[in-house]
Amino acid sequence: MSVKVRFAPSPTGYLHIGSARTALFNWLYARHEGGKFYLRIEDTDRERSKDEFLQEILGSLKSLGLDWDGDLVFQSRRTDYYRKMADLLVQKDMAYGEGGALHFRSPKTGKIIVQDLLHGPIEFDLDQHLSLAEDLVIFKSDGSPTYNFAVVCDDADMGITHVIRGDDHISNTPKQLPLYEALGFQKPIFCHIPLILGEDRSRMSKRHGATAIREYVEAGYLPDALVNYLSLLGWSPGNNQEIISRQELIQKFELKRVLKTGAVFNKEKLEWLNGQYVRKLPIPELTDNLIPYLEKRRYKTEDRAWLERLVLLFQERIFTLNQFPDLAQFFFEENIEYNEEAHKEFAKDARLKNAFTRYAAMLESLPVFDAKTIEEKSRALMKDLEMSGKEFIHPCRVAVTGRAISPSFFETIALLGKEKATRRLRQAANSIK
RNA sequence: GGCCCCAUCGUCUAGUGGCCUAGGACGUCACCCUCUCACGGUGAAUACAGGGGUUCGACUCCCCUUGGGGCUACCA
Repeated sequence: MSVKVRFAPSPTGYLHIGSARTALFNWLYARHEGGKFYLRIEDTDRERSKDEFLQEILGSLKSLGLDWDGDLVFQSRRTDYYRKMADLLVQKDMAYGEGGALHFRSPKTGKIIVQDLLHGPIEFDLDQHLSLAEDLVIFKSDGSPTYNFAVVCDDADMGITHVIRGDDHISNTPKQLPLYEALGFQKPIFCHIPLILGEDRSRMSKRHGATAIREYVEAGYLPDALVNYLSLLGWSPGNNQEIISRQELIQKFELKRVLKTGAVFNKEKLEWLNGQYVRKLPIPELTDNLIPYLEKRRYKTEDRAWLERLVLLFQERIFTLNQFPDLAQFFFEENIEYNEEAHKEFAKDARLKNAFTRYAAMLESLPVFDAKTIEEKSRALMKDLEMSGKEFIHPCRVAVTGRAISPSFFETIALLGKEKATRRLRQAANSIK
């Protein structure tokens, strides 16, 4: 029998890191096994379910590249089916109505054993577990089914073979098991995977920082890097490999290798990993990815050849895409502001006033304006001025970029262009008293 | 409180009784490369929670303690 798994978000919020990882493990398992990955929308809470949340969840899933099979299943549209199942229970006197709600006659004594793929058998003793022995509400008084009831009905009806969900659902399972029995459904294989934790080891939530997948995508984390990182939270291929392509992930993913311990989400490592992916991207593709971030700042992007050269200059300096506009700001904006600390380097140096002036004139006279030529001529000028590389380059960098940090200086001058470079040098010269 | 789950460097992890004086990665620190930053390279520091067993031999198996987490809804 082929594998069928599902991811079942409730549209009461955005898709967060934890749910995304659950979705990913389901997806990886399905793709690895050549099975099906379904999406079921658990929108039985009419108050809190919102279409905007659904759209964001679907959007996030798509942006991660987690494609699903078949149509979406909406629990809100399946009330008739749940009703039918509930009636069945009432007929068998396994459920009864009370105050407008329907209760299931939960077993009162004995043990319920959850067979879990990762944890093995987990025993629940009803004699000790007071809340488990209470009759489970299966239909609310507003006419909608409760979570535990709908889940069982749907998983059975959809032919789900493996229920892969968060550890926080372990305690729901003994409530659901008797329902399978009562309805004569075949039980799926349960696999409870560990939660993703914040720095303080409590379940990851908003107070731990950004938790929405959308926020990471918008910040310029690459989908493949995100997927790669998430896959390493609670799972590993076992050979110390950290950078794993999507195809390899599908090939190597095994449910049995999933760990039982909660994993702390570490943004630094995600950033590093994203940097690795940025570095591997072909320049044209990286450029395409970067353009939206530039457009957001209204920076000019039409000179493709120039832009690609610029991107190449920054490829090894950015970890996330949104860092690019800030780092490359002085290439796009006409006027620069001096970084205060960096400006002190030349603010009162008369020798530099002369150096800047002569440098501007020299650059202006260059017939060819490429990095190689610029470097040759610049070094000659340094010699003439009796200045060392550092003495000359550092102040010039500040004069031309406003900052103490930039990509390779001569490349920077070349890409900045003759006009911007000379104008800024003269401006700097003039600012020196 | 009750029930349940979990336990290797700060973090993610390798490890399924001897290969472990515990390996990799992020981060940290030092050095190299160097026009700054970054990349890259080299190296260092840092972990089997504690106590009992089992065994010729435990990071690996069992028990207890401790610690952390989750669940305890007519939310999902």
